[in-house]
Amino acid sequence: MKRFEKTSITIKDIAKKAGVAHSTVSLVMNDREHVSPKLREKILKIANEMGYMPNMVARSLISKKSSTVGVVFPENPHFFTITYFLMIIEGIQNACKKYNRALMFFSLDQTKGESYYQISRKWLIDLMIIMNVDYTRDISKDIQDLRDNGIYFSFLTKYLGKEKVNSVCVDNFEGVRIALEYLASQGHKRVGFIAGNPNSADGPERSQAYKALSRKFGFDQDDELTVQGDFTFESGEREMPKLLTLKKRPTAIFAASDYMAIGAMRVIKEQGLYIPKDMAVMGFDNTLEAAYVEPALTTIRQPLQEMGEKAVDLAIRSMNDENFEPQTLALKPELMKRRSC
Amino acid sequence: MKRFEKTSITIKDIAKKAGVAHSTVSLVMNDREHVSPKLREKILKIANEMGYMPNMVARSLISKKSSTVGVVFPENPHFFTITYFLMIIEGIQNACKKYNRALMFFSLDQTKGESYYQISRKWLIDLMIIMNVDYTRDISKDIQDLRDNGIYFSFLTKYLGKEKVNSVCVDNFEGVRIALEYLASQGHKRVGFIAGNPNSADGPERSQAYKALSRKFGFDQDDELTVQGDFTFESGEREMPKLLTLKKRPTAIFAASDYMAIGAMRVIKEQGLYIPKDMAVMGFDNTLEAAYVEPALTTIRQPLQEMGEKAVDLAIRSMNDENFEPQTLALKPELMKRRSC
DNA sequence: TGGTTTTCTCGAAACGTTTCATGGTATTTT
DNA sequence: AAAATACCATGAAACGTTTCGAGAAAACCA
Repeated sequence: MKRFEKTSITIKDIAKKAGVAHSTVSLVMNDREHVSPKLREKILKIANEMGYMPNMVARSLISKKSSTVGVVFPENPHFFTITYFLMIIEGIQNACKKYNRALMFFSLDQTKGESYYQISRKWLIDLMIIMNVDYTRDISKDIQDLRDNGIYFSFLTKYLGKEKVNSVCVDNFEGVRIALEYLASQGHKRVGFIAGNPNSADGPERSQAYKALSRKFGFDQDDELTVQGDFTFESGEREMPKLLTLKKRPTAIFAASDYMAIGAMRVIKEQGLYIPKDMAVMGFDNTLEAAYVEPALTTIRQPLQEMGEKAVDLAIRSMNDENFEPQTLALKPELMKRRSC
Repeated sequence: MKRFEKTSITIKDIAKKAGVAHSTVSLVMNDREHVSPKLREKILKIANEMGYMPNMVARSLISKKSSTVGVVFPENPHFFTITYFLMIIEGIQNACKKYNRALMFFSLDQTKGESYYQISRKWLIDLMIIMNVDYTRDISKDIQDLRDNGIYFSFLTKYLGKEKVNSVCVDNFEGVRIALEYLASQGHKRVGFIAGNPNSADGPERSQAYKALSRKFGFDQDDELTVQGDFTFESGEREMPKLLTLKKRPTAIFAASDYMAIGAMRVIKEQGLYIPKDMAVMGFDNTLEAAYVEPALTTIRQPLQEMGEKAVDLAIRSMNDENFEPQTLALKPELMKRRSC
């Protein structure tokens, strides 16, 4: 039993009512030339009266463009509650509104062998924002596929392969520099470092920056001052005790993410130590939570909304301009002084 | 200059290679009967080799179904950083994966006169989750439009009109009851109440529950103990001073949202008062931030992920079962004891 | 005025699917 | 062995657009 016979207004309905060919209506709807002003106006009026709304799907089919931005993020059941991602997505959403595009979300189960290109093809996505790739797998073939098929895309964050692609990230080196400089200015010489996910783009970069700069600022160089986390709260909690039980304890902790810093803070407080008096803590990201923990976390702000917005901007520019050179945008981080240092 | 001539594998390419009609390939791809096993297998093999992936857009066009869930949320520049919404969205995303649907986001600018139905029609959305409607405008016509055109939908949270529709919400009355019972058990008799947005579904419900129950628990009944917020942090900050400057100060504050509670806490701490010793604070929602503030906020947990998931479930059931009666699901809240009480 | 150019409108084809009536082949029944 | 039935595969039509070549009408020019 069909319940809903009522069908929507199409271009043909308008054509019939106006007594013209439906192709003419199409021209009017797309604001193309070669239609006399009089007829154009008449058609517009009728379309308005009938409440016409173009069917984007039919449009997509023929143009092979979807007016859609697809955000592809790694399979992670809690993706949406990581406020780091959220702030980026907010930026993306703003950009979508600016360009009058719909926003689609896909989580990519790399294990199932689904590729970025397949997603774009399946849904006719023409702009893709690729988030936080896990570099355990080589994705240069994925990129080639997107390229070959005219899909425009940007990476968030930095793309690690050697192809030239659009990507937006924070200037990690500068971020680490600001952080260490601040710690040094407070008289710290022995700084523990909780490193981030080694399979991400940001993790290794921050680690390298730390290694290079901690020497420059004259910090102690013991290897045991660095522990390996993966950006999560849990890893901060897990690794912090290793730093606390060192014979010679650090006076400050620098974590490569706020979540790890917050996890570490929890351990430190549990040990009865006071932050920042007994041990200073510094994070990286400036996620929402950083402002709420006690004491509020001093951290390096990434301009996350801006990053999301710029990622879309870049992809759009690539699309509109044949000769636009894909580029990597490294935005400036900023010190957020709060009470944990 | 066309750069990308390469075109994707279609059902026809497969048909040609297999030497059959493309309609036969279609049958195979959709797992329909009436194709001999031998041929089916042959076609599947070829499709696999060629890396076929169905074009959902063409599919949508003909079936008028999009395999898409559209989430429509109110125009709000910071929608995505409100973790309350996020946790719901996480649930929606989980459900989408379960049902193998893509997730689309739309912010509805009610002022521009865009309607829910227009969005669904434009993008051929067939399942819609309508979030946090602002009831300053009557939307019963919108609902009728959706109905008339066979669009299935759920409200989040409760729908206030008289039509029978799918909606998912938390049992506000029970939540308020649990909260006040707990406050009463701690000996509080004078409780300040910061009410939520009066144009939402939850705001008035919680206010009414408060009014009814605070009497039952024997709390003071001064009108001045209730102030009017709108769920935001800022409104909590704004309204709290009115309660602090009362001749007879309340011993506890109950806010209709965590954000307002956190805003209130800030004001209280600034006045040099200690929480919970000088004044207890209780929130509602259990957003992410509640666990991070100092002292951690005692609050009423809404099962937000579950709510998102159930909203999709309901819409799907309506779609699959002609006779399914639209229903309102009121999920049970839960007391999160933390340190602010 | 007659021819040429420009402007406007139209009809047909295409996009990649699904659906459905039709007919052909294989299998069963009598 | 012929008739009836089941099973397969097909080709055409449809979904709502855009595009494009062609014809008709209008405008221009000499």
